[in-house]
Amino acid sequence: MPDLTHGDDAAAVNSLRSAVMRLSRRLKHQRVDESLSPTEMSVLGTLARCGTATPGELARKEHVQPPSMTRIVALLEAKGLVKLEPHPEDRRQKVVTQTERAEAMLDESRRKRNAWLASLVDGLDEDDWAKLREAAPVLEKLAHL
Amino acid sequence: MPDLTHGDDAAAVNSLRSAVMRLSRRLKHQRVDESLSPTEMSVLGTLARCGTATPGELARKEHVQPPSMTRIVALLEAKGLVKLEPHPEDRRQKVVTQTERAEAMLDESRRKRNAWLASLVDGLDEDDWAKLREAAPVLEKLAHL
DNA sequence: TATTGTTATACTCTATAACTATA
DNA sequence: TATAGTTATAGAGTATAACAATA
Repeated sequence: MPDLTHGDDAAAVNSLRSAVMRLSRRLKHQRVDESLSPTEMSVLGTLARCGTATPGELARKEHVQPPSMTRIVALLEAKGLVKLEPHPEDRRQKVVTQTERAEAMLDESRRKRNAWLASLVDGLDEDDWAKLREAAPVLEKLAHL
Repeated sequence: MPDLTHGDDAAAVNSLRSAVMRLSRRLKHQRVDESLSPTEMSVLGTLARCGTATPGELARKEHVQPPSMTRIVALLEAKGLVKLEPHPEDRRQKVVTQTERAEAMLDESRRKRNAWLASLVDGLDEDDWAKLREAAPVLEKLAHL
């Protein structure tokens, strides 16, 4: 509940937007796993949390159109990171599950990713890092809203 | 200075990455000014802060390759939002400045942008919003580091 | 010889529209 | 008739490589 008639809140919103866009570009560029796009990565993360999902659910969760998710899931399947099975109740749908290989890869790339973010974040003092940690779940909430 | 051997910090880093990527996708999609890409927007913001810059400086600040910035600056110039002048000391370089029209447009689209973000952020309570406000400058620092 | 910016080209990601199969 | 997913196609944005002009 920001008060956008208040200048500081408007400034914060601006700052947020600009920072998120730039950071996302750097994250995308500093891609830890060369063969995986940010969205593919995000899909694997979602599957790790939710366990299983249909392509349609994934598209909605990642805020991507269904045809894009079709492609992403196909790429992940080709890399052996997910498997597709028929839906038990509705033969139109499919069920996407992550493979053990995906889990191993997530562990591996988490290590690399943390190394990169750590080097970036080393320029922050403890206060700033604490603020980021507080805000992370809120940003996630925002991304899901 | 996160301690990445500490599980919570690693989780926070992950959460941050995922949220930033998703939010950026939504911001990109909810583009307030139809005719301006997020990076064009960001360049105008940079110029608004720095006053003036060469294409090379802008490329470095936006973490984009020089040829991409050439294209972006050309698009902005075609829209009458920046002007390019010869560099006074080095004839290889150019100086990019924003026009008055750009300033007016930034004001206009800030209003629209805030309206969208406000609607998104309305689902947050005051605590969460406070956390975001604290974190915004840190995220900016991170994006610049 | 190094640097700034540009041109030409290709790639990645995503979207829209049209289609198939199932409900 | 509506919904889940796919196929075909197009567009936006960025990158790399090769080049021009200037330092």
